[in-house]
This record gives sequence, C-alpha cells and structure tokens, in this order.
Amino acid sequence: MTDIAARYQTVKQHILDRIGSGDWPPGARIPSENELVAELGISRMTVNRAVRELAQEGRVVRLGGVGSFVAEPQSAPETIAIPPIAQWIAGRGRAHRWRVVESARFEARPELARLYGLPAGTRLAFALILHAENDRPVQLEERHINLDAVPSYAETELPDDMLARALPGATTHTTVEAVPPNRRTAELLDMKAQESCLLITKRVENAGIVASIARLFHPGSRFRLEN
Amino acid sequence: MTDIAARYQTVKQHILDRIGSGDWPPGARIPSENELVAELGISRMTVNRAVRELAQEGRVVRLGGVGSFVAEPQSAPETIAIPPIAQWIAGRGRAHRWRVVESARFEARPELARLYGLPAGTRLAFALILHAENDRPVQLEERHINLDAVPSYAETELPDDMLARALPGATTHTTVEAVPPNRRTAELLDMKAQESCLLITKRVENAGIVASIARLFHPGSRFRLEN
DNA sequence: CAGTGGTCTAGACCACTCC
DNA sequence: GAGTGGTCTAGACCACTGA
Repeated sequence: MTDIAARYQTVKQHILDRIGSGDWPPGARIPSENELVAELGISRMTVNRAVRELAQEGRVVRLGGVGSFVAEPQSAPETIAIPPIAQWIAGRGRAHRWRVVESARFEARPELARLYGLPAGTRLAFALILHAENDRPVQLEERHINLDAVPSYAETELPDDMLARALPGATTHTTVEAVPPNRRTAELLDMKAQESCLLITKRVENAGIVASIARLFHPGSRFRLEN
Repeated sequence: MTDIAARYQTVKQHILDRIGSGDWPPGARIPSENELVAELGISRMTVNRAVRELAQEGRVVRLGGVGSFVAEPQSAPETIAIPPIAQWIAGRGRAHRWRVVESARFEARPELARLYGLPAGTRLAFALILHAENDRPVQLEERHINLDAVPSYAETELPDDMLARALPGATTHTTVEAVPPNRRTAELLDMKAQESCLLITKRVENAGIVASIARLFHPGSRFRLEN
C-alpha cells in the first residue's frame, strides 16, 4: 500500500547489509533490540518486527534471554516427501493390496483421551490396516479417528482418502522416527528379528480438534523415504 | 520462551477454527481488524499480527482498503524438513558440540568407486564426526568427500557448511530409513541394546559429479523429524 | 465520506539466561 | 540483578478503497 520503504524494512535491509558485508559474520551476535533502538532512533516494536522477520526467514537466530545471532549460511531447505502409501507403492510400479486386520468403535477412556487432547468419552473408531506391495507387507497402519469430527467414516474406505475428502482444510502434523517393533507388529509386517521400524506419525487437526491420529509402521529393510 | 499460548496465537487459532468449521468458507470475508478488536477485547496490534501471519502462511488474503478473505484451500505438499544437525539442535535451544572421531584421505578402491559412480582412484576424504546436543550424542556423521570436486575441504570445518559454501548450486538426493546400528555406531551414540537408528543418507552432486556422500545415524530414542 | 489494512510509537510486564 | 527477547497496549497517522 505504501510506496516508500517501511521503517522496519529499512532496519531489515540495514542488518542484511551488515551481514553481507562481513561486518557481522555467521555466529556473531547482533546488537540487542535496545541497542538498535538507541542507534537508529526508532521504537522497539519496529526493531522487534524487523529482527523477528529475519529470524522467520532464517537469516538470524534468536535466543530469549541471550541475544540474536547471525545464522549460519543456509544449506537448501532440504525437504523430503511423505506420500500416502498407495502412491508410494504405485511409484514403484507394484500392486497395492490392503486388508483390515482389526476394527472397532468405542468411547475414549481417560488416558487415551488425554493423550489426544480430547474429552473423555469421545467416540472413536480404531482400525489396524495392513498394506502390501505385491503381497509383501510394507506398512501397518494403526489409526484412531474421532467420529465427532468425521461422522462419515466407514471401514470400507482407506482413511487417508476419506480424510482428504472430508476435511479439505485440515492441517497435518507429521513426525518420522525409528523404533523397534513390538512382537505383533513384527509378525504382521513379516520382519526378521533385530530389524528396525520406520515410524511415521500423522496427527490431523481440523478447526483445532484432533480428527485422526495414525501411526504408520514400516519394515526398515523394505521401506525408505526418498526425494 | 513462553509455554502458555500467546494472545496472537489464540487469535490465529480462533480464526483457523472458524475456517475449519466451515463458518467462514473459502472466499468469505473475515471480520475487520477493528471488529476483531471489539469482539475479542484485545488491542489492534495483536489482531494485526495474528492476521498478518495467517496471510504469510497463505491461509488468508489481505487487501488494503478492502478487507481480509479466507484463501482458497492449499494443496498440501505433505513434506517434512530435514534440517542440518546444527539447525536441528539450535531449534531445540541446546548447544551443539562436535568432534572428529576419525579422519583420513585415500584413493577410492574399485568397489567403493563403483558404489559412488566415480572412477577408481578418485581422491577421497573420509570423516567420522560425532554431534551432540548438550553433550548427549544425537548424530554420527559418516562422510566421504570427493576431493576433485571440493578441493577446498579441510577437517576443521563442518562438511555441511563447507559444501553449502563451496558448491552453492549443488543438488542433494536424500533418503530416510530405519536400520539397526552396528556395534561401533551404537557405542559412539550411547544407544541401548535393541534401540533403532534413524539413518539419513545425503548424496550431493555438482554438475553431475558426486561431490559427497554422507550417512547420518541418529539414536531412535533421541532424534525425530518433525514439521 | 467512512472503512480498511499498513505502519509506528512509547511505554509496559513477563520469562528466561548469565553472572 | 542486569540484560535479553516475547508479548501486549492504546493510542496515532497514512494510503488506499468503495459507495
């Protein structure tokens, strides 16, 4: 809306110039907000916004109670895709088969409810689904679905597809880690002793409510994320 | 720094909730800043920050002099970030310490050369680096570097930083998998028996030539990718 | 014209870290 | 305790839009 540069933009550029010129090398401490206020003669909120945006852009690291520091040069954003299992199998040119190992509906007991941040007694669906490529198991999907958030859920459909259609605006929080399998998981996934599991956890939230939590177990020897 | 929700975060969530619940469908106008100020009883700067960040995140579109509108649904790329270990540790507010466990230079024997797609006899540097957050090991970096592609390499610097600076245009191919650790890895990473390793492999190529291959081992109980 | 977002100010309180 | 960043307030002026 404004043609002339906003003051916080000027401050950002001022800091970037100092970094680019080598005055403030990576790792160096940059002046505190109060020092910049004094030096530049502007209000602290303006300085704060400038430095905060530089932090969001990864040019600066801020540590509360300590100071702000020039970030190390960015190595590329480096992301890796986490495709739905059907897509992962299709990408390898194999056939996707799946079967429901177990399925139930019940009301959340207090411990489970607390874990999911839902009121106790919330109606949940549970499904244990085994996915295979050419009859070799590659994923065990252990899924809880909040039926209040997704009343249309039915066991005849893959939860991933169903959620994408039922909750187009949902946000997904994902984690990836390595865990040893428990006995049943190892058995269902036809894993050797000693073999590790790649575990992907997906928490789907819609309107701030947890709609689904999935734990996806994969045999370490047959599943690998790639970009 | 603060564990309890900041007020602007609450406002963001409030708006996201309304969008998620369908109260405010895509394209709909959301209340003006002044309306939100009156409705929520907070200052305009706080409302402004909330809505401005939602705009940055692509959930809302703002038009000066007109109003703010719910953005059309984003096709969610479903990716997860793989930060350099220094950044991962910094993001948790811990101190990053590292030491070179082993380091060598030699010419690639045929098997290794074939594995990397390089001519036999290529000069390579090898480094085994242990990374710790607050003295607790979280990554064992096992790295080969093609000295023909990166002649400037020296052991005094982290390979990640060095590569980012020496080969700004390089492409990285990454994989993520779960493996059981071998004895030495488990020992260096201070892992319990049975514990699994999250293994990230990075192959850096510059101008079609493999410049570096890194295998990054992480203790499953202490390292997790997240978005 | 009234309403919108964009920006800025000069204070303030807090939690945290380091000494 | 002094210093840091994190947040919030209650005002303000501006450029822009649309009836």
